[in-house]
Amino acid sequence: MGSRTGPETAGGRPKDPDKHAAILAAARDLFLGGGFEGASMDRIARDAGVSKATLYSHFADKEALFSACILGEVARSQLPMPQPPSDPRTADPRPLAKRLDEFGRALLGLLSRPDIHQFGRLLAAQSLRHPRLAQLFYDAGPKSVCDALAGMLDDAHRRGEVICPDPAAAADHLVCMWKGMHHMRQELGLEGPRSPRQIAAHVARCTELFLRAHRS
Amino acid sequence: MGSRTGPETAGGRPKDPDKHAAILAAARDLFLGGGFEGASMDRIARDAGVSKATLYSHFADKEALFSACILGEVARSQLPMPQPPSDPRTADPRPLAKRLDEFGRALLGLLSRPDIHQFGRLLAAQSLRHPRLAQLFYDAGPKSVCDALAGMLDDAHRRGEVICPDPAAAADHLVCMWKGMHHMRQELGLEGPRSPRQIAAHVARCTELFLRAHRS
DNA sequence: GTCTATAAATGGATAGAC
DNA sequence: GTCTATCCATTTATAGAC
Repeated sequence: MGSRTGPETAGGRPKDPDKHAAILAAARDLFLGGGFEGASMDRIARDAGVSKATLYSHFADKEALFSACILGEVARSQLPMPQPPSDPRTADPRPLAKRLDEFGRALLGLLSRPDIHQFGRLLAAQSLRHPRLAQLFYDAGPKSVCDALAGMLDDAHRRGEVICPDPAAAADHLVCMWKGMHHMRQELGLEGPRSPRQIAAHVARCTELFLRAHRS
Repeated sequence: MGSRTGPETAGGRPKDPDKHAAILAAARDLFLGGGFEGASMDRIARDAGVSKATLYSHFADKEALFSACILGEVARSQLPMPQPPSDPRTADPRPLAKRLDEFGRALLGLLSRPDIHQFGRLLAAQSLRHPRLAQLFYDAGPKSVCDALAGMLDDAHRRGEVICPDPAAAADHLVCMWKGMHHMRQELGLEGPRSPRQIAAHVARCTELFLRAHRS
């Protein structure tokens, strides 16, 4: 059901993959910059260097183009996750504090990117109209981050490095502290991204607090 | 400069305050439900029971109406703040844990309201176009909450109830833990509000973790 | 498959009567 | 001050030529 969103066609003359990609790129920038209503199909076609008719031959309507953009971004904005398994031979030998700090710095480096905040704003604004996309984003982004962190904490708990009987809740707490109020200020456009030095200091402070509460 | 947003006029025939209020109420609902672009002036006038000309006589344009809505909401959605002074005679004699729990429950009760989330989404989406409104919202809402909490913690620190040399940072941590990932899920429309029982349990868990890290 | 030109609908804002 | 009726710009989506 629905229209094709890929460059391949069912049987007719194949559509130009370059134009397909150009349309997606232009739409991505305009959606992120001006929201769903702020981006006009006219402008998207112009920025992509194609005509509106071509645009509509690739995507059935504005909704389909929007969904394709979101799905593409979700697939590309993945955080490099730490090792999920707990094989003693492959386990990271560094102390838990170091591993948590590294994880937190990587997370906040991603969350500091302005386009990530634009993306979050866009999805939140469209969440009522596109609940499926919001769920997809949450599962692929925030949820997978929390799950990976909970896995790390569960491992550490089993090894006795930390007392953490509820790794999921603990991961929730730690991620939220890492984000901090700065995340909201940046989401509201009141502040720019933190510097790597600021990130490292903030992450270390939060991690220390967290470990102090969970030490034996 | 600009147009009048209040029901009082400079000297001519006074405008109907009821219509003014009806316009604001209708605009509030439509802006919160569909965003800035999603709410049409036509529909606002229809829902308010006035004509478009009357609408434009009360508010110069859509932007002015939007600003008036936001300002009204910011003024009304205040959290009852705890006592700022630290006079020993008026100080709350209950243990810090109890006071923090009460504060957290009040905060999460407010943050659980769906319209608060709609409001946050709306402001985040419009933050680039209306940076002044975003700043106003942040100062009157999240910032004042954190400041009040930091004041409580600073008091407790001076009395030796807790070790908290940086009350502002500690308030940041605690507020963010209280909010938790549930706040994001609700902002994305993936989950409804927590029950008072869930709120109480979550707040207590976070407060306990916080105090465990800050105890002597 | 892609383009130019256009149809059909909607939204913001205003003119003029009462 | 308020209403009815309307102008003008913009937007989504399509028809027909190459």
